[in-house]
Amino acid sequence: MSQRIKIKALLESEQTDIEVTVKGWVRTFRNNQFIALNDGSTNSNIQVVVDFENTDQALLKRITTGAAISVSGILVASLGKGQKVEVKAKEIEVLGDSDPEKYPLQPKKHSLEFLREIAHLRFRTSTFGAIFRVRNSLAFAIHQFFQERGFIYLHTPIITASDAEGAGETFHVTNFDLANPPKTESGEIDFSQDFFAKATNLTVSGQLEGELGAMALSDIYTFGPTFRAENSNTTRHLAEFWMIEPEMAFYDLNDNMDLAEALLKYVIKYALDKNAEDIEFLTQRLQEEEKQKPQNERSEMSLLEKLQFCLDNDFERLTYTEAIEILRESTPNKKKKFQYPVEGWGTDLQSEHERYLVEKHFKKPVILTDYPKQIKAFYMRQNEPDGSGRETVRAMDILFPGIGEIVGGSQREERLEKLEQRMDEMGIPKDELWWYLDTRRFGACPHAGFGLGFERLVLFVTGMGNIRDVIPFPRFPKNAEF
RNA sequence: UCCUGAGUAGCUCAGCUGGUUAGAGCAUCUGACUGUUAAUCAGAGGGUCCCUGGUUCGAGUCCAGGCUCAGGAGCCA
Repeated sequence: MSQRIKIKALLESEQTDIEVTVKGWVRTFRNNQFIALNDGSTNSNIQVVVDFENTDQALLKRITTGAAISVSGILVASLGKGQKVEVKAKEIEVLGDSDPEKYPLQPKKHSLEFLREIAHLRFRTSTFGAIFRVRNSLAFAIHQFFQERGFIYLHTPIITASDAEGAGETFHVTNFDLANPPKTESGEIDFSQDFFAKATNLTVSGQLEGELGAMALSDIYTFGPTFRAENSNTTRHLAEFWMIEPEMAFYDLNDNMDLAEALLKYVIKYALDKNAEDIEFLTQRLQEEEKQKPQNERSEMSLLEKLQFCLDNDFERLTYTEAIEILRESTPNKKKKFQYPVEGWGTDLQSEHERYLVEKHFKKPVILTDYPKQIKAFYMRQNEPDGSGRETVRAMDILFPGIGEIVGGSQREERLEKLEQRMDEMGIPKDELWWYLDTRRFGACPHAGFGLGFERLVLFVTGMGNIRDVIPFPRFPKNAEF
């Protein structure tokens, strides 16, 4: 018997009339004769043709949707129209039965909501097969991009004692018996008796630790899980998500933006090359989905076109102040179509404003820089106040159509006095972050970095609408199934 | 967390101003057919109408509370 060959390789095979063995899961079994077999190596199925007149009835009954089978036979040019080649089966073995009365995946369309409830089986659908192959490629491409540029992959801690950054609510990590934690004399929980002898939590960002690495290794990046205990119920937020956080010594904000834009283009290009078939399938899927929508809500470009457009055009770069001017003069603002009218300078942009800039005004990815100081984090480098006394920081957010903020970054404040002054203003405890401040005491230098939300990237590249569909097992409020 | 909408067969849904035996398509099963591609044709089985309480002679339908899901907002990546 020949060795198992994956379906992807089989379909790419130049030879026919050769003996092959394929193994996979039955998608459909039509006409007692044609098995559509998939093994996850590619979006396409291989058609297995069964000589049903000379095959045991009992065996035929066991070839059901979802069953795992092994097929040995001859790869031949297909007699049918839907495929180039097919396998004429000589021998079929059912490796794992699948009771069709109980198997939840039927040979029909299923809603994404239903598939979310059976996330352990949704990998077996064409859509999720495509999504997770693309996700894999994007992850690999990210490492390749940084490795090619001499960045060091730095593993920052998952458990940390610093919740001072203010990036969001944290999940507590403790070894205490929650029904009966040790208390201090004043009745508070006594963390000095806990595993780490202090209160700890799951990381909300590896940035601060990343900066420590960059201050010796020059260019580092992290790529790991991140946790936020925010009660966020949206299509763009997860309680557990993966984040890429590069941090570069001797970079200013422009270098930072150049790197982020190059990274995004590189990984999108990689996925387009590597997963052409999957992206083609996802493009079709999105097109079908958009047919359900009214004409004016459909997007002008297909998924494939959007991705290509992203590669072919420079991202639009402008300052927060310039963006406010555009929004103030915009038609929806003048016609009072915005739910939140654009008036003063200094407040954060609402989703509808970002959407307008990206999807209506520029119609391409946008990088906003130099946000007001009071709406941004303490570690961002402070600009000199402008003529009218407006105080800004060297921040940059990259906004993508349909996604919103995909990257958030900044040049970091490397001047100790400025940093300490800002921490005092914002009530950030300097003593807890003594190690962070040490980098500003010893060999401080200009540096910058950003955070890229991996799932948001996957959302964009796959054209999916809900972030819970681009991570294998999503974690969100009231759900930690699987 | 807030706003809006939804929860009826395995899935997607219909079910009128409350009324007696709750329907359809797909899926499944049985049979026929046998080069199919969402196969086709004939037949069959399949229901905690989300939960709790209330109104009523009578509730899938009305009311209250709760749970869950979806979309939008906020928080952000």
